[in-house]
Amino acid sequence: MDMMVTYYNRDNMADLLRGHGINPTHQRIEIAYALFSRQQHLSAEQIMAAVNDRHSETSKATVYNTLKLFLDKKLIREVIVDPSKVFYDPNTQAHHHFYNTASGQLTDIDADGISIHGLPTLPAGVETEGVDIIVRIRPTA
Amino acid sequence: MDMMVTYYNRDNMADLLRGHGINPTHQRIEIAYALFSRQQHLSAEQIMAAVNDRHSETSKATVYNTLKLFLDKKLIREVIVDPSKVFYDPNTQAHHHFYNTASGQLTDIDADGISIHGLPTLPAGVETEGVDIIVRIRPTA
DNA sequence: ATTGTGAATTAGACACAGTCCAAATATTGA
DNA sequence: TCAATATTTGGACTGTGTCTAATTCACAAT
Repeated sequence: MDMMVTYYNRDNMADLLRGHGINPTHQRIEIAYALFSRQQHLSAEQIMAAVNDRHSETSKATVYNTLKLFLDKKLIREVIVDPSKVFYDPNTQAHHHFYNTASGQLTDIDADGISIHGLPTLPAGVETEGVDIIVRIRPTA
Repeated sequence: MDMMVTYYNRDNMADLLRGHGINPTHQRIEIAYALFSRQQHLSAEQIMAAVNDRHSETSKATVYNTLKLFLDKKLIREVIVDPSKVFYDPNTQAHHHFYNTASGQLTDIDADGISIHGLPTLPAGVETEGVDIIVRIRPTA
């Protein structure tokens, strides 16, 4: 389903977007490129800075609209660990996170080889959307 | 360490606060009572409404100051699952959460009997502060 | 080339959780 | 009682994120 690419440039961003049913506009390509080329967790503010650093101005509204669209089309994920802002994650493969509460640094933990035992059965009428493990860490005292 | 009480009233709130090194003022007792008597996850806004519903006005600044103090003294925990607001949790025993993304409903999962296997070793220079499991659920499609 | 149409983008006002500060009030101890 | 300390407070302020109505864009049809 997903493309297998070893590096990211603005051309294969367009293909990536099309592959997820997203019309590749200039702004969307820049935003996708900011996330995928860095392979990092970025906040909306950081994405806006990254995109506007180059040349073409992209508005705040477009950044938020686009991130919401990407989420909707499952091109990216959101990571909620910081009480004040959401992080956007270009890695949609099953994985978990280390979150350094002192620095705000987020690090991926591959979900391969991780198993959780003993979770109770779900309440009736609901299904699992996803399971997130967040390991909160801090500098050794 | 913690008191063993089967119900909560404003008197044992004072003891609970003292037991955690917190000077029990009127406002702090009301805020603690709002959380512990309900045994639920509440947002700052809900706590303010609960406290001011009764009589004595408590300001927004005091609610936030007090919640921060309670966190600091480990009387309560914060739960970060909603991108727009923090929930405060009077249950400090090890536990995890179901989070219904449609309704916003948070439900405790006792950590007894839950085990996670395969987590990688920590990066150097850091220690674990806590491990949170969030099972995101939604109404069956 | 021009025009029409729907999709996308935009500026800027707005909503709202949470923070900050200096003044006012309450509490404590000598 | 008085002074020193701790707590609370209103209200201005910050920073994310949302909304809307107007503009601009891409592109197909003429």
